[in-house]
Amino acid sequence: MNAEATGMRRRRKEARPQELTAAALSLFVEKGFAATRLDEIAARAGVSKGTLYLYFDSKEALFKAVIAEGVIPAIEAGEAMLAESADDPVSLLRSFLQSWWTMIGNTELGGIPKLMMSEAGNFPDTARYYDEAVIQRGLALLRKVVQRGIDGGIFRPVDPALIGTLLVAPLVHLATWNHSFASCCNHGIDAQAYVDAHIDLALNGLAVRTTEYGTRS
Amino acid sequence: MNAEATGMRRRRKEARPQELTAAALSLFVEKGFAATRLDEIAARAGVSKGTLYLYFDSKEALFKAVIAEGVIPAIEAGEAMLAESADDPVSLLRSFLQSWWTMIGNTELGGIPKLMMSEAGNFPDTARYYDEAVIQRGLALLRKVVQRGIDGGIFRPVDPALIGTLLVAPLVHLATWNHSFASCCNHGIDAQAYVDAHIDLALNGLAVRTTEYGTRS
DNA sequence: TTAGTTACTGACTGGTTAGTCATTAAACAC
DNA sequence: GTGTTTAATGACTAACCAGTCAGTAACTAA
Repeated sequence: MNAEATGMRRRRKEARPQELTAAALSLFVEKGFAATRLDEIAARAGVSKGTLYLYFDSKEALFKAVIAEGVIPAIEAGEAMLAESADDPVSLLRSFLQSWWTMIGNTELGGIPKLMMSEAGNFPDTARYYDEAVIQRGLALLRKVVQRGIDGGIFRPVDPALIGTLLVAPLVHLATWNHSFASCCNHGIDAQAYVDAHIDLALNGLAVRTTEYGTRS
Repeated sequence: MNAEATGMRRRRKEARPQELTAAALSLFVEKGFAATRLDEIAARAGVSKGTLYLYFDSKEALFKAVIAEGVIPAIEAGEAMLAESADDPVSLLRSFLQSWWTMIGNTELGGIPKLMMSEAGNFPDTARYYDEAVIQRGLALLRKVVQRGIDGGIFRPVDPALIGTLLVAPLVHLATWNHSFASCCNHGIDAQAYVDAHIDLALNGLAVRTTEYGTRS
Protein backbone atom coordinates (compact mmCIF):
# COMPACT_ATOMS: atom_id res chain seq x y z
CA MET A 1 0.00 0.00 0.00
CA ASN A 2 1.78 3.09 -1.19
CA ALA A 3 1.55 6.69 -0.15
CA GLU A 4 -0.61 7.79 -3.06
CA ALA A 5 -3.28 5.15 -2.70
CA THR A 6 -3.86 6.01 0.95
CA GLY A 7 -4.50 9.51 2.11
CA MET A 8 -0.94 9.85 3.28
CA ARG A 9 0.94 13.01 2.57
CA ARG A 10 4.03 13.00 0.43
CA ARG A 11 6.72 15.61 0.77
CA ARG A 12 8.23 16.53 -2.55
CA LYS A 13 9.18 20.15 -2.57
CA GLU A 14 11.40 19.81 -5.64
CA ALA A 15 8.93 18.19 -8.00
CA ARG A 16 5.77 20.09 -7.06
CA PRO A 17 6.01 23.15 -9.31
CA GLN A 18 6.49 21.01 -12.43
CA GLU A 19 3.64 18.70 -11.47
CA LEU A 20 1.37 21.68 -10.91
CA THR A 21 2.24 23.50 -14.12
CA ALA A 22 1.82 20.28 -16.10
CA ALA A 23 -1.65 19.76 -14.64
CA ALA A 24 -2.49 23.42 -15.18
CA LEU A 25 -1.33 23.39 -18.78
CA SER A 26 -3.57 20.55 -19.83
CA LEU A 27 -6.59 21.97 -18.03
CA PHE A 28 -6.06 25.54 -19.24
CA VAL A 29 -5.74 24.25 -22.80
CA GLU A 30 -8.79 22.03 -22.52
CA LYS A 31 -11.19 24.42 -20.75
CA GLY A 32 -9.62 27.86 -20.86
CA PHE A 33 -8.10 29.86 -18.02
CA ALA A 34 -11.25 31.31 -16.45
CA ALA A 35 -13.22 28.06 -16.62
CA THR A 36 -10.52 26.04 -14.88
CA ARG A 37 -10.80 25.79 -11.08
CA LEU A 38 -7.72 25.75 -8.92
CA ASP A 39 -9.15 22.83 -6.95
CA GLU A 40 -9.25 20.87 -10.17
CA ILE A 41 -5.63 21.65 -11.04
CA ALA A 42 -4.50 20.72 -7.55
CA ALA A 43 -6.48 17.48 -7.64
CA ARG A 44 -4.96 16.48 -10.97
CA ALA A 45 -1.50 17.12 -9.53
CA GLY A 46 -2.44 15.00 -6.52
CA VAL A 47 -2.34 17.78 -3.93
CA SER A 48 -4.75 20.19 -2.25
CA LYS A 49 -5.43 23.76 -3.29
CA GLY A 50 -3.48 25.08 -0.32
CA THR A 51 -0.32 23.43 -1.61
CA LEU A 52 -0.71 25.26 -4.89
CA TYR A 53 -0.36 28.54 -3.02
CA LEU A 54 2.92 27.41 -1.49
CA TYR A 55 4.45 27.54 -4.97
CA PHE A 56 2.46 30.19 -6.85
CA ASP A 57 1.18 33.52 -5.59
CA SER A 58 -2.03 33.55 -7.59
CA LYS A 59 -3.89 31.91 -10.43
CA GLU A 60 -2.41 34.48 -12.78
CA ALA A 61 1.13 33.72 -11.57
CA LEU A 62 0.46 30.06 -12.29
CA PHE A 63 -0.65 30.96 -15.80
CA LYS A 64 2.53 32.89 -16.44
CA ALA A 65 4.64 30.04 -15.09
CA VAL A 66 2.87 27.59 -17.38
CA ILE A 67 3.69 29.72 -20.40
CA ALA A 68 7.27 30.52 -19.44
CA GLU A 69 8.13 26.95 -18.56
CA GLY A 70 6.62 25.46 -21.69
CA VAL A 71 8.18 27.93 -24.01
CA ILE A 72 11.77 28.50 -23.03
CA PRO A 73 13.20 25.03 -23.73
CA ALA A 74 11.42 24.88 -27.07
CA ILE A 75 12.79 28.07 -28.56
CA GLU A 76 16.29 27.34 -27.34
CA ALA A 77 16.23 23.94 -29.00
CA GLY A 78 15.20 25.62 -32.25
CA GLU A 79 18.00 28.15 -32.15
CA ALA A 80 20.55 25.47 -31.36
CA MET A 81 19.31 23.49 -34.32
CA LEU A 82 19.85 26.32 -36.78
CA ALA A 83 23.27 27.20 -35.37
CA GLU A 84 24.77 23.76 -35.89
CA SER A 85 23.22 23.03 -39.26
CA ALA A 86 24.97 23.42 -42.59
CA ASP A 87 22.33 21.70 -44.70
CA ASP A 88 20.97 23.11 -47.91
CA PRO A 89 17.92 25.36 -47.45
CA VAL A 90 15.45 22.80 -48.75
CA SER A 91 16.27 20.02 -46.33
CA LEU A 92 16.91 22.53 -43.55
CA LEU A 93 13.44 24.02 -43.96
CA ARG A 94 11.95 20.56 -44.18
CA SER A 95 13.60 19.41 -40.98
CA PHE A 96 12.69 22.65 -39.22
CA LEU A 97 8.99 22.24 -39.86
CA GLN A 98 9.07 18.53 -39.17
CA SER A 99 10.96 19.08 -35.91
CA TRP A 100 8.51 21.70 -34.74
CA TRP A 101 5.70 19.28 -35.26
CA THR A 102 7.46 16.33 -33.61
CA MET A 103 8.89 18.18 -30.64
CA ILE A 104 6.17 20.76 -29.97
CA GLY A 105 3.03 20.53 -32.06
CA ASN A 106 2.52 16.86 -31.45
CA THR A 107 3.18 17.03 -27.68
CA GLU A 108 1.46 18.65 -24.71
CA LEU A 109 3.29 21.85 -25.59
CA GLY A 110 1.22 22.04 -28.75
CA GLY A 111 -1.62 23.41 -26.67
CA ILE A 112 0.31 26.52 -25.70
CA PRO A 113 -0.38 28.46 -28.91
CA LYS A 114 -4.09 27.84 -28.48
CA LEU A 115 -3.96 28.84 -24.82
CA MET A 116 -1.94 31.98 -25.49
CA MET A 117 -4.18 33.02 -28.38
CA SER A 118 -7.30 32.53 -26.26
CA GLU A 119 -5.96 34.50 -23.31
CA ALA A 120 -3.87 37.17 -25.01
CA GLY A 121 -6.59 39.74 -24.47
CA ASN A 122 -6.76 39.02 -20.74
CA PHE A 123 -2.98 38.96 -20.16
CA PRO A 124 -1.44 41.49 -22.49
CA ASP A 125 1.89 41.57 -20.68
CA THR A 126 2.26 37.80 -20.92
CA ALA A 127 1.22 38.01 -24.56
CA ARG A 128 3.98 40.53 -25.20
CA TYR A 129 6.48 38.30 -23.46
CA TYR A 130 5.35 35.31 -25.54
CA ASP A 131 5.47 37.37 -28.70
CA GLU A 132 9.05 38.45 -28.08
CA ALA A 133 10.38 35.25 -26.54
CA VAL A 134 8.76 32.83 -28.96
CA ILE A 135 7.03 34.24 -31.99
CA GLN A 136 9.56 36.86 -33.00
CA ARG A 137 12.51 34.58 -32.33
CA GLY A 138 10.87 31.67 -34.14
CA LEU A 139 9.98 33.77 -37.16
CA ALA A 140 13.51 35.15 -37.27
CA LEU A 141 14.85 31.60 -37.52
CA LEU A 142 12.54 30.74 -40.39
CA ARG A 143 13.32 34.00 -42.12
CA LYS A 144 17.02 33.16 -42.06
CA VAL A 145 16.45 29.76 -43.59
CA VAL A 146 14.25 31.12 -46.36
CA GLN A 147 16.65 33.99 -47.02
CA ARG A 148 19.47 31.48 -47.57
CA GLY A 149 17.33 29.80 -50.21
CA ILE A 150 16.46 33.07 -51.92
CA ASP A 151 20.08 34.20 -51.94
CA GLY A 152 21.08 30.87 -53.44
CA GLY A 153 18.54 31.22 -56.23
CA ILE A 154 16.69 28.12 -55.06
CA PHE A 155 13.61 29.88 -53.68
CA ARG A 156 11.55 32.54 -55.41
CA PRO A 157 12.00 36.00 -53.88
CA VAL A 158 9.01 35.93 -51.53
CA ASP A 159 8.62 38.52 -48.78
CA PRO A 160 10.63 37.21 -45.79
CA ALA A 161 8.44 39.17 -43.39
CA LEU A 162 5.38 37.18 -44.42
CA ILE A 163 6.73 33.77 -45.32
CA GLY A 164 7.56 32.73 -41.75
CA THR A 165 3.98 33.10 -40.58
CA LEU A 166 2.70 31.38 -43.70
CA LEU A 167 4.97 28.39 -43.07
CA VAL A 168 4.02 27.82 -39.44
CA ALA A 169 0.32 28.67 -39.70
CA PRO A 170 -0.80 25.23 -40.95
CA LEU A 171 1.18 23.47 -38.21
CA VAL A 172 -0.12 25.73 -35.45
CA HIS A 173 -3.59 25.27 -36.89
CA LEU A 174 -3.36 21.47 -36.64
CA ALA A 175 -1.96 21.59 -33.10
CA THR A 176 -4.80 23.90 -32.07
CA TRP A 177 -7.31 21.63 -33.75
CA ASN A 178 -6.00 18.66 -31.82
CA HIS A 179 -6.65 20.55 -28.58
CA SER A 180 -10.15 21.75 -29.46
CA PHE A 181 -12.40 20.08 -32.00
CA ALA A 182 -10.46 16.84 -32.19
CA SER A 183 -12.04 15.43 -29.04
CA CYS A 184 -15.57 15.79 -30.33
CA CYS A 185 -15.32 15.68 -34.11
CA ASN A 186 -12.41 13.64 -35.27
CA HIS A 187 -12.07 13.86 -39.02
CA GLY A 188 -9.69 10.95 -39.04
CA ILE A 189 -6.92 13.01 -40.57
CA ASP A 190 -3.46 11.56 -40.22
CA ALA A 191 -1.28 14.25 -38.69
CA GLN A 192 1.94 13.09 -40.29
CA ALA A 193 0.35 12.97 -43.72
CA TYR A 194 -0.92 16.52 -43.17
CA VAL A 195 2.54 17.75 -42.14
CA ASP A 196 4.12 16.01 -45.13
CA ALA A 197 1.55 17.53 -47.47
CA HIS A 198 2.18 20.98 -46.05
CA ILE A 199 5.94 20.72 -46.38
CA ASP A 200 5.55 19.39 -49.89
CA LEU A 201 3.14 22.14 -50.92
CA ALA A 202 5.23 24.88 -49.32
CA LEU A 203 8.49 23.76 -50.91
CA ASN A 204 6.81 23.55 -54.29
CA GLY A 205 5.37 26.99 -53.70
CA LEU A 206 8.79 28.39 -52.91
CA ALA A 207 10.47 26.69 -55.85
CA VAL A 208 11.63 28.71 -58.81
CA ARG A 209 9.33 27.60 -61.60
CA THR A 210 9.09 27.73 -65.36
CA THR A 211 5.33 27.85 -66.05
CA GLU A 212 3.66 31.14 -65.20
CA TYR A 213 -0.09 30.66 -64.88
CA GLY A 214 -0.01 31.16 -61.16
CA THR A 215 1.28 34.72 -61.12
CA ARG A 216 -1.06 37.61 -60.69
CA SER A 217 -2.41 39.27 -63.83
CA MET B 1 -32.33 65.14 -26.35
CA ASN B 2 -32.88 61.62 -27.57
CA ALA B 3 -33.95 58.49 -25.80
CA GLU B 4 -30.45 57.03 -25.59
CA ALA B 5 -28.81 60.03 -23.99
CA THR B 6 -31.38 60.19 -21.22
CA GLY B 7 -32.31 57.23 -19.12
CA MET B 8 -35.49 56.71 -21.08
CA ARG B 9 -36.48 53.23 -22.11
CA ARG B 10 -36.76 52.33 -25.72
CA ARG B 11 -38.96 49.50 -26.93
CA ARG B 12 -37.41 47.59 -29.77
CA LYS B 13 -38.37 43.99 -29.59
CA GLU B 14 -37.34 43.30 -33.16
CA ALA B 15 -33.77 44.57 -33.08
CA ARG B 16 -32.72 43.41 -29.61
CA PRO B 17 -31.51 39.89 -30.32
CA GLN B 18 -29.15 41.07 -33.05
CA GLU B 19 -27.83 43.91 -30.92
CA LEU B 20 -27.19 41.51 -28.06
CA THR B 21 -25.49 38.83 -30.12
CA ALA B 22 -23.30 41.46 -31.79
CA ALA B 23 -22.20 42.79 -28.41
CA ALA B 24 -21.69 39.26 -27.11
CA LEU B 25 -19.63 38.20 -30.10
CA SER B 26 -17.08 40.94 -29.75
CA LEU B 27 -16.75 40.45 -25.99
CA PHE B 28 -16.57 36.66 -26.18
CA VAL B 29 -13.89 36.92 -28.83
CA GLU B 30 -11.92 39.52 -26.90
CA LYS B 31 -12.07 38.00 -23.41
CA GLY B 32 -13.41 34.47 -23.78
CA PHE B 33 -16.78 33.09 -22.77
CA ALA B 34 -16.19 32.54 -19.05
CA ALA B 35 -14.44 35.86 -18.48
CA THR B 36 -17.22 37.90 -20.09
CA ARG B 37 -19.93 39.17 -17.72
CA LEU B 38 -23.53 39.35 -18.83
CA ASP B 39 -23.79 42.85 -17.37
CA GLU B 40 -21.01 43.89 -19.69
CA ILE B 41 -22.70 42.44 -22.76
CA ALA B 42 -25.98 44.10 -21.84
CA ALA B 43 -24.28 47.44 -21.23
CA ARG B 44 -22.55 47.30 -24.61
CA ALA B 45 -25.89 46.61 -26.26
CA GLY B 46 -27.38 49.56 -24.36
CA VAL B 47 -29.77 47.56 -22.20
CA SER B 48 -29.84 46.01 -18.74
CA LYS B 49 -29.08 42.42 -17.87
CA GLY B 50 -32.74 41.66 -17.26
CA THR B 51 -33.51 42.49 -20.88
CA LEU B 52 -30.98 39.93 -22.01
CA TYR B 53 -33.04 37.22 -20.32
CA LEU B 54 -36.13 38.26 -22.25
CA TYR B 55 -34.42 37.02 -25.41
CA PHE B 56 -32.04 34.27 -24.27
CA ASP B 57 -32.62 31.57 -21.68
CA SER B 58 -29.08 31.45 -20.38
CA LYS B 59 -25.51 32.51 -21.02
CA GLU B 60 -24.94 29.27 -22.87
CA ALA B 61 -27.99 29.84 -25.09
CA LEU B 62 -26.58 33.26 -25.94
CA PHE B 63 -23.28 31.64 -26.90
CA LYS B 64 -25.01 29.21 -29.22
CA ALA B 65 -27.03 32.00 -30.80
CA VAL B 66 -23.85 34.00 -31.41
CA ILE B 67 -22.29 31.07 -33.25
CA ALA B 68 -25.37 30.10 -35.24
CA GLU B 69 -26.15 33.62 -36.31
CA GLY B 70 -22.61 34.44 -37.37
CA VAL B 71 -22.10 31.28 -39.28
CA ILE B 72 -25.19 30.54 -41.34
CA PRO B 73 -25.11 33.50 -43.74
CA ALA B 74 -21.40 33.03 -44.36
CA ILE B 75 -21.50 29.41 -45.46
CA GLU B 76 -24.55 29.99 -47.63
CA ALA B 77 -22.80 32.80 -49.43
CA GLY B 78 -19.86 30.51 -50.10
CA GLU B 79 -22.00 27.75 -51.57
CA ALA B 80 -23.87 30.20 -53.76
CA MET B 81 -20.57 31.50 -55.03
CA LEU B 82 -19.36 28.11 -56.17
CA ALA B 83 -22.70 27.18 -57.74
CA GLU B 84 -22.81 30.15 -60.07
CA SER B 85 -19.15 30.19 -61.03
CA ALA B 86 -17.74 28.77 -64.25
CA ASP B 87 -14.24 30.19 -63.90
CA ASP B 88 -11.09 28.18 -64.33
CA PRO B 89 -9.82 26.51 -61.15
CA VAL B 90 -6.95 28.95 -60.65
CA SER B 91 -8.99 32.12 -60.58
CA LEU B 92 -11.84 30.36 -58.80
CA LEU B 93 -9.54 29.26 -55.99
CA ARG B 94 -8.01 32.70 -55.88
CA SER B 95 -11.37 34.42 -55.56
CA PHE B 96 -12.55 31.88 -53.00
CA LEU B 97 -9.69 32.56 -50.64
CA GLN B 98 -9.81 36.30 -51.24
CA SER B 99 -13.57 36.38 -50.65
CA TRP B 100 -13.27 34.47 -47.41
CA TRP B 101 -10.80 37.02 -46.19
CA THR B 102 -12.80 40.04 -47.33
CA MET B 103 -16.22 38.85 -46.22
CA ILE B 104 -15.36 36.90 -43.08
CA GLY B 105 -11.75 36.97 -41.93
CA ASN B 106 -11.46 40.71 -42.13
CA THR B 107 -14.79 41.43 -40.40
CA GLU B 108 -16.23 40.86 -36.94
CA LEU B 109 -17.07 37.33 -38.03
CA GLY B 110 -13.36 36.61 -38.23
CA GLY B 111 -13.38 36.20 -34.47
CA ILE B 112 -15.71 33.20 -34.58
CA PRO B 113 -13.05 30.61 -35.42
CA LYS B 114 -10.99 31.79 -32.47
CA LEU B 115 -13.99 31.76 -30.17
CA MET B 116 -15.14 28.34 -31.30
CA MET B 117 -11.64 26.87 -30.99
CA SER B 118 -11.26 28.29 -27.50
CA GLU B 119 -14.61 27.00 -26.28
CA ALA B 120 -14.96 23.73 -28.20
CA GLY B 121 -13.99 21.76 -25.11
CA ASN B 122 -16.67 23.44 -23.00
CA PHE B 123 -19.46 23.17 -25.57
CA PRO B 124 -18.95 19.93 -27.47
CA ASP B 125 -22.44 19.91 -28.96
CA THR B 126 -22.01 23.41 -30.34
CA ALA B 127 -18.59 22.39 -31.62
CA ARG B 128 -20.13 19.45 -33.48
CA TYR B 129 -22.76 21.73 -34.96
CA TYR B 130 -20.09 24.20 -36.08
CA ASP B 131 -17.98 21.40 -37.49
CA GLU B 132 -20.83 20.07 -39.60
CA ALA B 133 -22.45 23.36 -40.55
CA VAL B 134 -19.26 25.26 -41.36
CA ILE B 135 -16.03 23.35 -41.42
CA GLN B 136 -17.16 20.26 -43.29
CA ARG B 137 -19.24 22.24 -45.76
CA GLY B 138 -16.46 24.76 -46.30
CA LEU B 139 -13.84 22.10 -46.84
CA ALA B 140 -16.14 20.31 -49.27
CA LEU B 141 -16.33 23.47 -51.36
CA LEU B 142 -12.57 23.84 -51.47
CA ARG B 143 -12.13 20.18 -52.27
CA LYS B 144 -14.39 20.53 -55.28
CA VAL B 145 -12.43 23.48 -56.61
CA VAL B 146 -9.09 21.73 -56.18
CA GLN B 147 -10.44 18.52 -57.69
CA ARG B 148 -11.45 20.43 -60.81
CA GLY B 149 -7.88 21.64 -61.14
CA ILE B 150 -6.43 18.18 -60.63
CA ASP B 151 -8.82 16.64 -63.16
CA GLY B 152 -7.89 19.32 -65.65
CA GLY B 153 -4.19 18.59 -65.23
CA ILE B 154 -3.56 22.10 -63.92
CA PHE B 155 -2.89 21.13 -60.30
CA ARG B 156 -0.62 18.42 -59.03
CA PRO B 157 -2.50 15.42 -57.60
CA VAL B 158 -2.43 16.46 -53.93
CA ASP B 159 -4.63 14.72 -51.37
CA PRO B 160 -8.02 16.50 -51.50
CA ALA B 161 -8.75 15.50 -47.91
CA LEU B 162 -5.79 17.53 -46.66
CA ILE B 163 -5.52 20.41 -49.10
CA GLY B 164 -8.66 22.22 -47.93
CA THR B 165 -7.37 22.62 -44.40
CA LEU B 166 -3.94 23.62 -45.68
CA LEU B 167 -5.47 26.35 -47.82
CA VAL B 168 -7.61 27.95 -45.11
CA ALA B 169 -5.20 27.54 -42.20
CA PRO B 170 -3.10 30.65 -42.95
CA LEU B 171 -6.23 32.78 -43.34
CA VAL B 172 -7.83 31.51 -40.14
CA HIS B 173 -4.49 32.02 -38.43
CA LEU B 174 -4.35 35.68 -39.44
CA ALA B 175 -7.96 36.30 -38.42
CA THR B 176 -7.28 34.72 -35.05
CA TRP B 177 -4.12 36.77 -34.66
CA ASN B 178 -6.06 39.96 -35.32
CA HIS B 179 -8.38 39.06 -32.44
CA SER B 180 -5.67 38.13 -29.97
CA PHE B 181 -2.08 39.35 -30.13
CA ALA B 182 -2.73 42.15 -32.57
CA SER B 183 -3.99 44.53 -29.91
CA CYS B 184 -0.82 44.29 -27.83
CA CYS B 185 1.94 43.38 -30.25
CA ASN B 186 1.28 44.70 -33.69
CA HIS B 187 3.92 43.45 -36.09
CA GLY B 188 2.81 45.95 -38.68
CA ILE B 189 1.96 43.22 -41.16
CA ASP B 190 -0.28 44.27 -44.01
CA ALA B 191 -3.16 41.82 -44.08
CA GLN B 192 -3.80 42.12 -47.81
CA ALA B 193 -0.14 41.53 -48.62
CA TYR B 194 -0.23 38.45 -46.41
CA VAL B 195 -3.33 37.11 -48.15
CA ASP B 196 -1.79 37.80 -51.56
CA ALA B 197 1.42 36.06 -50.56
CA HIS B 198 -0.50 33.04 -49.32
CA ILE B 199 -2.56 32.73 -52.48
CA ASP B 200 0.55 33.16 -54.57
CA LEU B 201 2.50 30.57 -52.61
CA ALA B 202 -0.38 28.09 -52.58
CA LEU B 203 -1.05 28.35 -56.31
CA ASN B 204 2.61 27.90 -57.04
CA GLY B 205 2.64 24.94 -54.71
CA LEU B 206 -0.29 23.36 -56.51
CA ALA B 207 1.12 24.02 -59.97
CA VAL B 208 2.41 21.18 -62.10
CA ARG B 209 6.14 21.83 -62.18
CA THR B 210 9.16 20.84 -64.21
CA THR B 211 12.01 21.02 -61.66
CA GLU B 212 12.07 18.27 -59.08
CA TYR B 213 14.24 19.28 -56.12
CA GLY B 214 11.29 19.69 -53.84
CA THR B 215 10.02 16.12 -53.88
CA ARG B 216 10.80 13.76 -51.06
CA SER B 217 13.92 11.64 -51.38
C1' DT C 1 12.31 9.54 22.06
C1' DT C 2 11.54 13.92 21.63
C1' DA C 3 11.63 18.59 20.10
C1' DG C 4 11.79 21.36 16.13
C1' DT C 5 10.91 22.24 11.35
C1' DT C 6 8.22 22.41 7.26
C1' DA C 7 5.35 20.44 3.47
C1' DC C 8 0.79 19.93 3.30
C1' DT C 9 -4.27 20.13 4.31
C1' DG C 10 -9.17 21.55 3.99
C1' DA C 11 -12.64 24.27 6.17
C1' DC C 12 -13.58 28.96 5.88
C1' DT C 13 -14.62 33.91 3.88
C1' DG C 14 -15.24 37.59 1.02
C1' DG C 15 -16.02 39.06 -3.48
C1' DT C 16 -18.12 38.05 -7.73
C1' DT C 17 -21.80 36.88 -11.03
C1' DA C 18 -25.55 33.98 -13.42
C1' DG C 19 -30.13 34.08 -13.08
C1' DT C 20 -34.86 36.00 -10.88
C1' DC C 21 -38.76 38.91 -10.17
C1' DA C 22 -41.56 42.70 -8.43
C1' DT C 23 -41.86 47.17 -10.23
C1' DT C 24 -41.85 50.83 -13.82
C1' DA C 25 -42.84 53.17 -17.96
C1' DA C 26 -43.56 53.20 -22.85
C1' DA C 27 -46.86 51.94 -26.34
C1' DC C 28 -51.47 50.93 -27.77
C1' DA C 29 -56.66 50.47 -27.89
C1' DC C 30 -60.76 52.76 -27.22
C1' DG D 1 -57.85 60.99 -21.39
C1' DT D 2 -58.14 56.07 -19.25
C1' DG D 3 -57.14 51.22 -18.95
C1' DT D 4 -54.42 47.37 -20.66
C1' DT D 5 -50.47 45.26 -22.37
C1' DT D 6 -45.66 44.37 -22.47
C1' DA D 7 -40.65 45.84 -23.03
C1' DA D 8 -37.44 47.00 -19.86
C1' DT D 9 -35.33 47.63 -15.36
C1' DG D 10 -32.16 46.89 -11.33
C1' DA D 11 -32.07 45.25 -6.73
C1' DC D 12 -31.83 40.82 -5.00
C1' DT D 13 -30.24 35.82 -4.10
C1' DA D 14 -27.98 31.62 -4.35
C1' DA D 15 -24.01 29.43 -5.99
C1' DC D 16 -19.48 29.45 -7.03
C1' DC D 17 -14.54 30.02 -6.42
C1' DA D 18 -9.89 32.51 -5.60
C1' DG D 19 -7.34 33.09 -1.86
C1' DT D 20 -6.39 32.40 3.54
C1' DC D 21 -4.81 30.27 7.69
C1' DA D 22 -4.96 27.56 11.87
C1' DG D 23 -3.95 23.00 12.36
C1' DT D 24 -1.73 18.34 11.06
C1' DA D 25 1.46 14.95 9.67
C1' DA D 26 5.81 13.78 7.84
C1' DC D 27 10.62 14.36 8.12
C1' DT D 28 15.14 15.63 10.72
C1' DA D 29 18.47 16.26 14.23
C1' DA D 30 19.69 15.60 18.88
